[in-house]
Amino acid sequence: MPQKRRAPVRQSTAERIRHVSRARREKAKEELSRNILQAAGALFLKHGYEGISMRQIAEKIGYSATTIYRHYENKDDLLFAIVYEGFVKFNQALGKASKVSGDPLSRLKSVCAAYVMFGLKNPIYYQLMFMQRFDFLFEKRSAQQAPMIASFEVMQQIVTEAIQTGRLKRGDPETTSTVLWAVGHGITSLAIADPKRFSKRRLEEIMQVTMQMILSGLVDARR
Amino acid sequence: MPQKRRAPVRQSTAERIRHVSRARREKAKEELSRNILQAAGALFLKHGYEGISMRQIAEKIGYSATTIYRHYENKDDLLFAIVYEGFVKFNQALGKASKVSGDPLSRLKSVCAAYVMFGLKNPIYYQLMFMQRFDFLFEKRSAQQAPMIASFEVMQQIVTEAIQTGRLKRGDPETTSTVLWAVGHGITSLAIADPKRFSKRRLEEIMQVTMQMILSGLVDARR
DNA sequence: TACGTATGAGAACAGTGTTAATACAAAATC
DNA sequence: GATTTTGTATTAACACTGTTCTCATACGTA
Repeated sequence: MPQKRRAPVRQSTAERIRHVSRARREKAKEELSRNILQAAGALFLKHGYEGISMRQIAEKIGYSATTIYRHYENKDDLLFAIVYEGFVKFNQALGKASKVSGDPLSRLKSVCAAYVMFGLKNPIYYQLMFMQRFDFLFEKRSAQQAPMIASFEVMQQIVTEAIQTGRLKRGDPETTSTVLWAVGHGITSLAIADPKRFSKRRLEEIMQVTMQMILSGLVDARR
Repeated sequence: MPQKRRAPVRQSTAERIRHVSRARREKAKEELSRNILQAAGALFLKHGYEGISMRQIAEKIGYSATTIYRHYENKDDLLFAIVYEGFVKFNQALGKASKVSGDPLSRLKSVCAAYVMFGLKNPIYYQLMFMQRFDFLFEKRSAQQAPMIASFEVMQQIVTEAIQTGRLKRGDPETTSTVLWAVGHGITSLAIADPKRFSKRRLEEIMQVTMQMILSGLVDARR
């Protein structure tokens, strides 16, 4: 089968200009996309999704509202992009925490702590991701895999190891992971919902009791 | 000290009419209030808060939208009234579950199960109450005490008993209650967020593992 | 030069929560 | 019984919202 076009060693100046120009325009477009995303993110995270209008976002970056629609299908799509960024950060945080040295059990602790920490440091991200718009959790858009899966798999992997090495009781890793996930989510969302009641000191107490519960339960076996 | 006005044995007919008429009108007003609340509740619970407009609510009961404002200050106030109803039902469910016979531990189990059950049977109530509009959780309006407190106190009371009778490890009842509350909330909200993954069968598995974790922990102590 | 295309803006649409002005009936007062 | 006051519901309007249509302008291409 003959090659249709040999790799040209030289391009005409016209070709080069066309190529460069095209690249420049694409770059500009991407930059504007990022600008929109950044402005929208800052505003959403400060005033909430419903509290910000497309016109306000546009004004912040000096464009008309309609321009946003050339980059994002609609307001929901814009939010999804922001939430997706949140998931990337979340995944990074959990991934980093899972790489701590030690046995599976201490790595599990590290991941759980990282989970809660992320929520407390990025409460509005967390709200959008896990509380208000959890419909994004399992949604696939444009060939991106459901964003939450990755983080959950980090957890599940460690749990599997912990079971295999005998540090955790025998059982279905997925079920155990889900339970741990639920505990982390419960504490985090409660702490976000009622920050007054969850001072730093208080939260540490709760985390400690939770860890104790996970490890050896709450029942006093001596009686 | 002389009484300013002696109890009149007889009222004039005019007085009686005035009184009855006033009562009738008040009753009618209350009835309309309830009608609005019911219509709004049904619509919110079906289409979500943002998905329903004041005009749609009004249309459902055959009134103009502005009439609603004579009964509720604004849309948010209307939602609060509905969420408050939700809390009343929630409190009833937990209260009933706490009255089951048995030692504090089995009553604790009963309350936790009732918590999750309520969320699964009334997912949109639960979302409005604990996930989307948790700002209502601790809000006081018009001399009503913060609605969530009551339910939490049911839980805390049982935990206190369980600690006192030695069924639970020694510790601060409030902290322990908070942890248990967080676990219940975590499971419930995850199940609501991803009902596909939480079939009835799956949920039972998770509940069982959770109970085991609460009771005797997840760590295998034999190694 | 002319042509097609990508990028932006303005006007407009249907709808939102909410308020002001207004009609009307019932109750209270004379 | 006539008149004033009060309570209720409606219509019109305001300032917004997300979104689409139409149009202008600049740019790469021929």
